[in-house]
Amino acid sequence: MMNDGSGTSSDLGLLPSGAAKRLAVDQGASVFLSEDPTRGLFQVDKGRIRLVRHAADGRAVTLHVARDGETFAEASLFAERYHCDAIADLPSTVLQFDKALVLTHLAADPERAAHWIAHLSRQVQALRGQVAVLGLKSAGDRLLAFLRMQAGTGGTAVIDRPWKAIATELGLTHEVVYRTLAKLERERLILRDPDGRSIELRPDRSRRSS
Amino acid sequence: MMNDGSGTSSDLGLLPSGAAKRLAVDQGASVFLSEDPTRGLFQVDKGRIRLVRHAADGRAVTLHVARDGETFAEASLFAERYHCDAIADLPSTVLQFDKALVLTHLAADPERAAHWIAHLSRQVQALRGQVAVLGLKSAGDRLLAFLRMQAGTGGTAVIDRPWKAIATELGLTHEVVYRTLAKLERERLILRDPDGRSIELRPDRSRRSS
DNA sequence: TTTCCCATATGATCGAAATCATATGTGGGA
DNA sequence: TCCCACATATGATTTCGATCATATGGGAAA
Repeated sequence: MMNDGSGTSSDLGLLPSGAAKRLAVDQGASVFLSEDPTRGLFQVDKGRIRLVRHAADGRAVTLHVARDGETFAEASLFAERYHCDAIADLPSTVLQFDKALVLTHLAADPERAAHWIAHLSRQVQALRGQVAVLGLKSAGDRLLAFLRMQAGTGGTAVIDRPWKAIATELGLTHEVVYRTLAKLERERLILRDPDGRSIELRPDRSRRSS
Repeated sequence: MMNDGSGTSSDLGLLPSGAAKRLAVDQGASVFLSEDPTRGLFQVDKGRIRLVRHAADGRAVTLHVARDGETFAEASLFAERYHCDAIADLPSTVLQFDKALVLTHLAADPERAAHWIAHLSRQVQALRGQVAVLGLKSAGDRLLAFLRMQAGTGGTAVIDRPWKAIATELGLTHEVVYRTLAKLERERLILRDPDGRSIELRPDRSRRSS
């Protein structure tokens, strides 16, 4: 297995261990470009890969930003050519899963296919959740929806990354997030642990959501 | 096949034709509830199904709203129990794809599995695009990004549904969409066909996107 | 034909989030 | 040890989208 321990990728089970090729990509360099024949799909090991489409009016549209552990270009398995550029925002390493090899293994190994279907299903679920949160208009609603999702069935949301990153995911600025957290706490809707890494949701009487 | 022609669903190829069960769901009634043993996944034939999770603080969070032709609860194939409620916003009919049957057919038929993987991959792609658009802060940027996606490689975006629906997808009110369209046209960034169903993107000099 | 609903469209006002500024604490690296 | 970078935090001001109001035209239904 080529993985030397420096990466963060989780095993997708898409191919036999070690069959993925590891590529280093300089900042600003491309993993693939639009119209290139599809070579396969990828997983970010470390770094950040931006998927960009060039529109007819000359402007670029970002379709996705893939971070550590995320897969991208999954649909290329079923296309002849890529339909966007994949550019490294940072110096990155990516794992390449060869298209023909993957298709062969998926066809031959139903369990592998099932794992991949499960992986994609979870992606769809998570993305729909994010879209739902972004559909809420007020910062308070978005933050509460996010915290409720984090908390799951329990009453406590654990915060595992900087609020700045969460602010971006919620489509808000970090200033608004800090302010809104303070406001929600003043209103007794949440209770922040002193360490700031866990938040208790308190039953509300009055507000409505979604 | 039970489909009597009244529905709008496209064939998913998940099961042999006719193996899906058609269910009628009254407005406000549930297709399934949280903690129910998973029976399978679903496709909206006609109507609108809302996926809702109940948080610990007693509030409800909408995870997704599935419309005509869309699938939902895909991940239930790999779970013992549902993790949210599926409630009909409108009187609806849905197709139920039995879990055990689907898993059997996916395992036995690699081509079927490949089709399903392709379907999920396209979903992921589309949702990531929507998230990227919702990540833009200004109405103008969102609208232009949307139009560029519609246009693809060509210079003309075809509008196939009411602007009100598009406004919702973009996380904007329809008023802002109409105003922004007018502004973009005044600025010569777009050119609306008189019939209002197609929009030409004009090369810009000055603005940057994404 | 007449009516009604809805998409399209635009104006006025308000409020919430973005922006710009600034401060503190903390952890890591030189 | 001393910085420096960054997360956290809050204040002041501005801007832009939400909201409410109103108008018109077209298509479906009565």
